[in-house]
Amino acid sequence: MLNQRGDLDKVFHALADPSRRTMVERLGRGPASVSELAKPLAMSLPAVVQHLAVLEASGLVKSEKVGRVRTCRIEPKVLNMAEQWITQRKATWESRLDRLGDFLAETAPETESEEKRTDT
Amino acid sequence: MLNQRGDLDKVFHALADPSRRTMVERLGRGPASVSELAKPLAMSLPAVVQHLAVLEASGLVKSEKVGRVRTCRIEPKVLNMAEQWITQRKATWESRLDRLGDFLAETAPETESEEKRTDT
DNA sequence: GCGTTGGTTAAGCACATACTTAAGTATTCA
DNA sequence: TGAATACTTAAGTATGTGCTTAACCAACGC
Repeated sequence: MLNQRGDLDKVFHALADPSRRTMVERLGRGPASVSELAKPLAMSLPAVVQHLAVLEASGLVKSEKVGRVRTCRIEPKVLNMAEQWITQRKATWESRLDRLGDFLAETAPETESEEKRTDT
Repeated sequence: MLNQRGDLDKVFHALADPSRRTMVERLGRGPASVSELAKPLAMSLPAVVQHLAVLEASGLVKSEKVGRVRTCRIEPKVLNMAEQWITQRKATWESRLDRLGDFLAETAPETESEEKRTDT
């Protein structure tokens, strides 16, 4: 099984850095070596390797070394997990607004724009 | 205009913490005061306020103080932005696999399983 | 007015991040 | 064999994060 909480922590944290997102974007277009990933980034190779480690720890990226080159590829399952969390948030939020709309339509069809419902 | 890069940094970073995700989940079900948000979290109020500050900085949450209670509500636009980034990654990745599949089908119809197709 | 409620500010601490440079280790190629 | 390539490891540093406690302030409620 997959530990939702900790996994989401790692995925969102991995995506919270622009260099790492650049790497993920690059890998979306196909596998790449470490130095290919490094090319567009204005930092040392070791720094890139550290970012890669974060991406691998999150499960977003897998890599394999053949000869002296390490080839990295994206792992979309984890990306789906993050997407699902967001989608679910949106779903509950939207259904709440729907229910609120229904409620307003039912009880007070003339009072249109009432949103300040700190109901509790 | 909205600065994609920095905004995404902030949103993903905001979502990378389980306490903050709990707060967002709660707010998805409707507006809440600071102490309501704090209730399920095993930490001091100031800590919660700091998390709230991160959420507000990301644009995910807005709040307004009336009397002595601050009421927080979710701001779904930013959530959409994060979702879109992920969706776009998935899209390019999938279209790449499609093109790869076409290529393999065209050039070498007998060599089937070249790219483990875990296609979700 | 005076205590209680709801939140805010400030300071401090432990630990994590995001880099750096320097020095390694394997491979590959001429 | 020996230089170049592609990382890898280690160590150091500056800055950021996630909490804490203590003290404070501004509404209510009576």
